[in-house]
Amino acid sequence: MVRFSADSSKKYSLTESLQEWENAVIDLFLNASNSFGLPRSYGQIYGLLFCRDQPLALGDVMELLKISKGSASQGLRALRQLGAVSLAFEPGDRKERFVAEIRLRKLVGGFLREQADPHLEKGVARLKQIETLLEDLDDSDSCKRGTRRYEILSGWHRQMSRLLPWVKMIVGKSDRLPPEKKD
Amino acid sequence: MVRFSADSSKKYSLTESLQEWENAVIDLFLNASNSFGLPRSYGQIYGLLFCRDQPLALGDVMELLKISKGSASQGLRALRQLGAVSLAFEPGDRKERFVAEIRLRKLVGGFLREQADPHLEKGVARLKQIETLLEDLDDSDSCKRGTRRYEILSGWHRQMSRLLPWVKMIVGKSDRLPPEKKD
DNA sequence: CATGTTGTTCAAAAAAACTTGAACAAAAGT
DNA sequence: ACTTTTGTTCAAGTTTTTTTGAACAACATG
Repeated sequence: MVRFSADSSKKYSLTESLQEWENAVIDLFLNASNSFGLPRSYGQIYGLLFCRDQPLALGDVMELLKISKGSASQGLRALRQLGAVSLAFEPGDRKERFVAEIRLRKLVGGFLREQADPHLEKGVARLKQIETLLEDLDDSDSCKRGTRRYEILSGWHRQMSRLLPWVKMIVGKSDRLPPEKKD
Repeated sequence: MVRFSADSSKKYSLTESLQEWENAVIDLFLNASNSFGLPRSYGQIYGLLFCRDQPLALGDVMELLKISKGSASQGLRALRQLGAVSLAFEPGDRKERFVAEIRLRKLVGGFLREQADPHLEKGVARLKQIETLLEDLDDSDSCKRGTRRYEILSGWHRQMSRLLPWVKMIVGKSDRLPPEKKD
């Protein structure tokens, strides 16, 4: 049976419903999410947790956002993997509860680590493959052209590799809202 | 009728077929493309042009990549819009011919201008909307929480705005292409 | 102005991505 | 050992995005 009052000794109705501003924030993240190439639902889930002070459980996420168990479960897993959401241990509670990471530096760092870094590594492999194909080639015209392209791509790869640390660093600066003045 | 030899006074069979290494490069861009959130075909088209020294016309792109007229046309338009591809004027030729932009700085700049900047502008509007929703609110608990979130989001927005110029700048550094050409 | 060539548009088809929900697993309470 | 609660998995269904191709517009040429 459902036993609301019995076990909710500390948390009363986190699961009421959403404020208007919360919906707007969730919608903001929904949009941001798929313009980062992530599923809409990830954005919604992150947005919801971002709005809340108290950790929410999978069931709360399902109910408040009206999404399925599967989406909620997968979304929370992926967000945790990205470092955008983490577990909040609450002793004496069987449910896992989640909170949003709100430090931009961490969010960006996680995103780069999970999305950008793997692509750069794949890039190395692909470049090697191209190099190999060029070696099996004597034809001077095509080979020269190919070699030039290979060099350009290598240069790009190098530059992108150098860029990422800077991004992390620049975003990391002043994660606290500093007494910054005009722009 | 088809008049190959008649009008191809200078370009004979650009439309032969693809080298193995060219396929590998095209495939590389295909993958990169949709991990940037762009359609696969854009990547293929860019990749093909990237491989070639001579400008290609829409028909060449269609034949070499075996994609439809529609895809080729739309892809080329979008890539031009992004600054990743440009028209090569060849006097005395009715066909439009295209070449790939290979300066990383330009590519990144175009991408940021067309993709990132619009999102940041939308962000401003969304933040304003949230601010408005919060103003219509007296409830001290929810209002305080919302205001806190609004401030965090504003801070993020400011930081992202500051990041973009740096990215352009860092990628611009040493866009060295070995023995390419002057620019 | 009829014809051939080049390029655009857009509705419909195909493909890819995302979500759902029911079956399953794990672990706690009875 | 059985039941309940919580969470995961994944095949099937849904939605969104991308591609196709045929109809159309533009324009040079004879």
